[in-house]
Amino acid sequence: MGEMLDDFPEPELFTLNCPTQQILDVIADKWSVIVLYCLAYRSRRYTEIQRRIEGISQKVLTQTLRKLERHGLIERQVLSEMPPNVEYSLTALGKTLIDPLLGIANWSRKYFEEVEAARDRYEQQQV
Amino acid sequence: MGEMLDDFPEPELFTLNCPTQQILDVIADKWSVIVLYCLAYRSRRYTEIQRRIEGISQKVLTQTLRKLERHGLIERQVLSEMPPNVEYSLTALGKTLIDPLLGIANWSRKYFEEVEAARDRYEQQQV
DNA sequence: CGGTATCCAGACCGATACTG
DNA sequence: CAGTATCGGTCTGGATACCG
Repeated sequence: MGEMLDDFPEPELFTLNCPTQQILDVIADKWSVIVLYCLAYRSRRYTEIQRRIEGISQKVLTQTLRKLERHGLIERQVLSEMPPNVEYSLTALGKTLIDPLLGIANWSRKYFEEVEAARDRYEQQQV
Repeated sequence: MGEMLDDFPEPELFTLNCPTQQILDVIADKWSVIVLYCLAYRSRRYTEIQRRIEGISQKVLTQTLRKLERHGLIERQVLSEMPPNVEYSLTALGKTLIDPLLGIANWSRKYFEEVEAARDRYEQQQV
């Protein structure tokens, strides 16, 4: 009686297929966050994005763009067919996501060296 | 002269192997964020985590825990060998990450339905 | 320029069996 | 209880070729 069944203030916050998990399925991958940030300050053409984001292949960039478009975070606008000219931009919805993403980015810059140091320490002990 | 070379306020924020990208390599996967949140309010035993997080396999849970430990975000403490009793908890560093993660979670809950609606709309047009 | 299509290697992941 | 080991299938991601 009076037993605490659960100590999560919001139990449904990270359960199976909850909103958070479904959103993570969209943006928690290698490139999505970077692509979103790349569009944060203005719309950009396909090649411009590819040039900006070092190390992303054409196939993966296209996949990532399609996925973000599919979920309403970015918009694809064909300005001309020939020569091709396609512009990508954040939707109103996508813009609201930038702030939370910057929260992660700021944390990364602030604590990056601690994470590195921890990794080095861990590595040492495995030897 | 006076030409704007770049319109990013922080150009190095998402470049190749920048802090943000390296941190994303650690936490931007299917389970890391959920495991971190699972430990947000107190330490937990292995099985407790596994029970809480529906759908995660033993192997993937162990991998995720090791990875987070390796990067200094959680701590593994062996309380007894036989019977085995292992507790996982956030480190001080890991605790500082919870707030930014909740930023993502709160966004997810607020805008989840818009994302779903966008996906449905996109699906319709593909038909 | 902005893609698609295809092939292939490696990473990932779940299921199962086993263990101190 | 808290894992490790192994095996297959899947999914991802890069490279290359091609196209309107």
